[in-house]
Amino acid sequence: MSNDITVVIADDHQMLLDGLTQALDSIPDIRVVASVSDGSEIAAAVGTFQPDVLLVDVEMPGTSGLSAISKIVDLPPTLVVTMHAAHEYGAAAQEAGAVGFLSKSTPLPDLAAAIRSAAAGDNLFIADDVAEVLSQYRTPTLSIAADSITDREREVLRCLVRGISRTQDLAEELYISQKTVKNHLASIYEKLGVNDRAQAVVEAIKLGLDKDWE
Amino acid sequence: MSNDITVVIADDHQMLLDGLTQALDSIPDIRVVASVSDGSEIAAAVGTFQPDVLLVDVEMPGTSGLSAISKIVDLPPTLVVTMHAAHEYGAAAQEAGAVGFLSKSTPLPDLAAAIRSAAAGDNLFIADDVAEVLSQYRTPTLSIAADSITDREREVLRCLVRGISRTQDLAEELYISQKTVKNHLASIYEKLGVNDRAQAVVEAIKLGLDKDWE
DNA sequence: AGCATTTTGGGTCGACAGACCCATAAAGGT
DNA sequence: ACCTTTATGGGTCTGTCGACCCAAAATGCT
Repeated sequence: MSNDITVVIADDHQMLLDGLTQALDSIPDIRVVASVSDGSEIAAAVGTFQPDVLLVDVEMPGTSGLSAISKIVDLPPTLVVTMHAAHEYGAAAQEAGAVGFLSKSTPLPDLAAAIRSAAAGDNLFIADDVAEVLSQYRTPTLSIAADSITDREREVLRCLVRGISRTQDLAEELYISQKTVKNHLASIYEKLGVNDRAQAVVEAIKLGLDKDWE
Repeated sequence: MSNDITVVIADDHQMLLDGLTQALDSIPDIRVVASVSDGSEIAAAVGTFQPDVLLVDVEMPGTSGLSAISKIVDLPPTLVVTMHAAHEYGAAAQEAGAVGFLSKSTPLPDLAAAIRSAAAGDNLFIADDVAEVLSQYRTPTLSIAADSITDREREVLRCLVRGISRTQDLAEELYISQKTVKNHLASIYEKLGVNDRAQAVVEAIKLGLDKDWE
């Protein structure tokens, strides 16, 4: 049936990818035409399949889901999905070109409804959710600027997320002086818009900077 | 068909729950008899349905998935699933009574295979995975002791994970003195086996202590 | 050859965190 | 009535962190 809504799904968790594909395919008017598990494949899948709707997980290995979609030309209506509490990156998602933003705790019927809305050209941000989105307790400067993080800075972040937090331990782990660790941390703080290691951990996990980038 | 392998799934993310239910049900010899989204419902579902296999997410609101299953009497063969890099809590999962441990990045066929093995009475820990499990870079003392975290301590943790890291900000957020914040943090450090806020954030997220527990 | 970026390193200093000692009041269970 | 746990506070002190100033080498690109 050519009237189906075609969808491309991107998520690095194979279970969710398979499961969601199956679940959405079981809905009569929705058809999943491609599912990719790596941020770098999104653009190609969108180009090839020209889906009506794109469904993307924010937390992706490599380039974050957000920066990936922000680079796609002729981006189809896009829904961004997150593991963590909703509205964490509402603003960032919108900025990147998404038309909607959902938590993974959203029930399947609601997801289907969101997909239909997106396919119909609705912007879910300026619909019912607008109040909640605007009530964001903070709209960080962060967002897409996160891939200006250098390799070495990324390594520091990954150590942090592994629980190595003391300057001395980080220095030993990375074979550099404590001073250099502090310098990298200072750069990270500036780029992520945070003030200390604890906040850096939060942002790193939110942006998927802790994942192996293969 | 009464020869099907019956499965109960527990996961707080509705999408994954629905998706996985659908996906597993599409496999001929596997039947999902119940899916619950709250840790407290696991025991009831297991008692009622007596499934051949239990599939549990570690990161669950309320009591963690691990402590929930460790309390179930007549625990069926149980597979523990995690969002984060595999083998993070391998040991803890085993300790809690699980027979296997999978990342959510596991492909669906592999998951199905694991379910069949578990139903057949295999212990996946002492099978092929043993080398990897033993190569854990650290086997933390933490694990199940995490639900000794009190309500107020949990609130402190949730603030931390929201990016509120300074003592003063935490005090204002929680309407208590800075000293009390420090006291709560000290208790948290002891219970989680960590030394500072950054490590506490890491553990909190790993153990799902940042989620709303409704 | 020249410029930008990244990675490495130095120092100083104020502010803060975390470890240690402690106390009091409220709540819950026996 | 007693004890335990929890939540709330105090103080002190050492160590560390983060902000600010800086510079040298390596890398990469044009």
